[in-house]
Amino acid sequence: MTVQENRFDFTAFDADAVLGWYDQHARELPWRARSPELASAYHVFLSELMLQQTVVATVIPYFNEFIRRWPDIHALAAADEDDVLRAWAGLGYYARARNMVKAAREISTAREGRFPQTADELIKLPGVGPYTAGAIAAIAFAKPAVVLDGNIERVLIRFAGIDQPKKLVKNSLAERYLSVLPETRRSDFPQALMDVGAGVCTPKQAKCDICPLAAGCAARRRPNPEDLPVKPEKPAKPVRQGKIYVITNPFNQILMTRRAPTGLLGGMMGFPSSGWDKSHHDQHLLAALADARKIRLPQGFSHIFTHFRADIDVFHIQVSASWQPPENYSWAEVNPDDWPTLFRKAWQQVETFLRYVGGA
DNA sequence: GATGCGTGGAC
DNA sequence: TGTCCAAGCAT
Repeated sequence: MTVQENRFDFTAFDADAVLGWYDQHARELPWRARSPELASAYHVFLSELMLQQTVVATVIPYFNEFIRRWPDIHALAAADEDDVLRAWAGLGYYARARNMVKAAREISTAREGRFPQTADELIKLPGVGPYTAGAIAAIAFAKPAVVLDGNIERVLIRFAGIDQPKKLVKNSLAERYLSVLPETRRSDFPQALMDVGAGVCTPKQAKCDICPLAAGCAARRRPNPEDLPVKPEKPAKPVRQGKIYVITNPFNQILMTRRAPTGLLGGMMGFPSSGWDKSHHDQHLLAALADARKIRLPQGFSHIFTHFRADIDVFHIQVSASWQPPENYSWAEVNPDDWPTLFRKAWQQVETFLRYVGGA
């Protein structure tokens, strides 16, 4: 324990330089307050949930739409979960949306809308882990909480020249974070450090010439600062073959079914399919359509998930007005914006095909 | 503690 | 075009 505490040297860390850089270069973001004001906890909460493993540019339009539709924690708590999932469609990691609604309901009801202000309390909320708890406590409430995301970890690891895998040094890094955290501007500090990580000390290019921490940085003295942090090798992505069935009726509606509440694309509406997702089956429906005419679209497509690649063949089935779907399937209007990207792609192929056929 | 969980942009 | 990877969390 003591060995770890002393292993990394941050004595040259210049928090004032980071904050000075931030004063010059801070990005205006919809959820960000202008220092020394603090952003609303609701905005911080919403943005941090969306920002988990997601880049700022992707989050901005979703964040704006969410606060327009659900301007405060009570509005979000009162929202229909399916409306929230549809608004989240395309952002990915859909468990975040479901957890967000749960957390909002806890805060709105059990806490009468008052956010917990410490990381120890915040982390009890669903979807809020060590990073997000620390981020909300620090950014919204200026608490001296540990905020370690991928950016800050990378900046600190490079600064101290730590050439051990992240998972081995995470705890000592948290201690080091608190040791470099300044007494004032505790809300700005983690945001400043994250901005440095996102814009200066990036994974593939450490722009040391413009870095406010360059003076004391160990990685800068190496031939390739980008060699840090050391990363574990990744397993190869398996490929799964699958089929997606776009089934339409004469009323320009499309057949969809609710996916299981957890797991891949959990809780989202999806098209009948087979092969690419072991935990989802449409066997009964497909048996009922065994004799239907299926048109396989010429192209197919590929979709990359986190841990596998799906090579998809797309089939179009047009059923008659009298055909009744089995239980758990329903006709939906064509709203690709409400669907996960996998199904948007499948629809895109059918739409192109139908336009070609219809226009010919 | 390893694994499952999306997506789109940068290069 | 393929590879990498981004403000992580739950189990």
